[in-house]
Amino acid sequence: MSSLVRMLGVLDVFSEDVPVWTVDRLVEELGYSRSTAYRYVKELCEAGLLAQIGGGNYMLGPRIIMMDRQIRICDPLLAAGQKIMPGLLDMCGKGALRICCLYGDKLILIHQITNISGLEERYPRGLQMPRVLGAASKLILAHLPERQAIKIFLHHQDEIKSAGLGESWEDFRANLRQMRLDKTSRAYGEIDPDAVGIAAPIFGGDGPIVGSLSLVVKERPFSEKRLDTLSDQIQKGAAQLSKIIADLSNPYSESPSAVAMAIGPSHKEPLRRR
Amino acid sequence: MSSLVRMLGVLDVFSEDVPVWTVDRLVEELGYSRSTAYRYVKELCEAGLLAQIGGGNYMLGPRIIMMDRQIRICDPLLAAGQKIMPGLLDMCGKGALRICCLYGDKLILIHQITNISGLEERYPRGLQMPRVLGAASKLILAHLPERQAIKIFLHHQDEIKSAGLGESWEDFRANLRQMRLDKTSRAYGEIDPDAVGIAAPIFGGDGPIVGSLSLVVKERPFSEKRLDTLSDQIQKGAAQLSKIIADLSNPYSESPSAVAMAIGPSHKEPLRRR
DNA sequence: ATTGTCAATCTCACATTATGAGAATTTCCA
DNA sequence: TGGAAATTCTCATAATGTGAGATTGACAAT
Repeated sequence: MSSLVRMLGVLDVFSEDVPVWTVDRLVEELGYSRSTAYRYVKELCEAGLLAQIGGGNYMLGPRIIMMDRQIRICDPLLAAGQKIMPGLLDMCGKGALRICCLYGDKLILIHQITNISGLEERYPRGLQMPRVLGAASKLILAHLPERQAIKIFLHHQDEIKSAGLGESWEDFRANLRQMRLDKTSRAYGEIDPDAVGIAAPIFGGDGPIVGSLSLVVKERPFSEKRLDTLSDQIQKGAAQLSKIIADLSNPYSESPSAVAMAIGPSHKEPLRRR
Repeated sequence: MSSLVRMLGVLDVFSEDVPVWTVDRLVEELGYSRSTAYRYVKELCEAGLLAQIGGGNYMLGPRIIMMDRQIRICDPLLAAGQKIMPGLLDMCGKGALRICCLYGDKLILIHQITNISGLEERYPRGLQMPRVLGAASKLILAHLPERQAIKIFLHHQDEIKSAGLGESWEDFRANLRQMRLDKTSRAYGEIDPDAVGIAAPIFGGDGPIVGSLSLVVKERPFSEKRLDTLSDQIQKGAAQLSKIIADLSNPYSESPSAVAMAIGPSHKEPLRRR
């Protein structure tokens, strides 16, 4: 293992459950020597990724908060979402409206608004979403290039089966195809037991899916008619978002960074040979 | 320069102005060989600190958003702030209410609420505040242990002079002392030209300052009487916050992490010998 | 299919640099 | 003014990061 990986491994142990570490406990956990652990911590502190609190205690540092700000400021999808989501939610009744975004191979909740108290805290920005469970996840799966879908199928075969997404690759593939045709996906209580999820795809300026807009409905009844109406609204909202970020990446846009950002997370897997 | 520092240097070039980089431009900017740049980028991607977008473009990655979430969830000061700030702002009229927090040697805006449109976007969570300008900054300066105050005086001497905080160390020291006695600080248009800032200190469970609560007033008139009333309210609010996080770190609290977090950012500088 | 281009990884000899035990230093608190 | 805890320093040794160039893979155009 390279020393670079070893150093970044330090960041991994800072979790929600154990957000504060002393160097001694790091040594215990990671098996590094005390010298090395101190060296890593010192360099991570200098980079701002860690910060010292109290005597000998360390936590995640200010650079992380600053970099998240940068990501937020530069994200055209977030900006577009903040513009159109409040109006959309009003039309949908009690629930929550979310944007999830693909970053490399991770699906991250990047924005949520809700009119149900307590939901904001349980699903805040930054939450990693499952890859095969829930309306947003399934929908994104459906719009992935085939190569990536295969990879995920092989990796999450069991979860895919228990989610009823298909027993075989052909099964699975057909289900994905159906979702593409439907333009939206639905999930009945897959994440939140007493809620229904509806999701629609958001595309980058040049075609590939970059994320999804999804609605979580908690207000009964879940009649087919009502869900169809909502699906339609979500789909229109997602199309609006796609259009906004596509316009940013058109040749008339002046900001090269906005262009690149609007293209969105890659649909391309890094090469990997063995 | 160690290779660890060299690798983390990659993160430094991802700025608000240039949030997207290709490996080739990284090579140009940083002077690394192409092999090395690719190796760094690959490892940073595996750690989630970078993510690939489009072909050959990279931006800051999902781990940063996830780690910011962790920081938010674990931060008792943020939680306390979200509880008491809305009510406090209602009593203060038009303006904005902020919590700034010391992380190591950086002063970061960690939460803001406002009833003026457009202010939220200009001053979002994650913004790094100046060390000597504005009510919050000056106030925190005033409550720093003397060693750190000296260090900052030596480092920011010019800014301190032009901010009218003192021509000499004795001058400066006396001004800080006065702010400590006042319990609050004020700034007239130091950051925002047509606003007045009022700040009060937030202390950790065991004494040292961890941050500040500050109010930005944009509604005239700025009469002495009104400002005195507001100062009093801010000071009470800050005291409330100090109490909440002190209670978390008392011996009856069960969560050791909450304890450590509540102690807050260190008042201690890392050792540095030359 | 075929070719050209770009992105990313691989190979390998070489030299730089990370490592860890223990000593030395600094800081903090009583 | 001690004494304990936290942190940095020293240095010989071994490990590993480095970079030029070749290679591979992906993709688009013809």
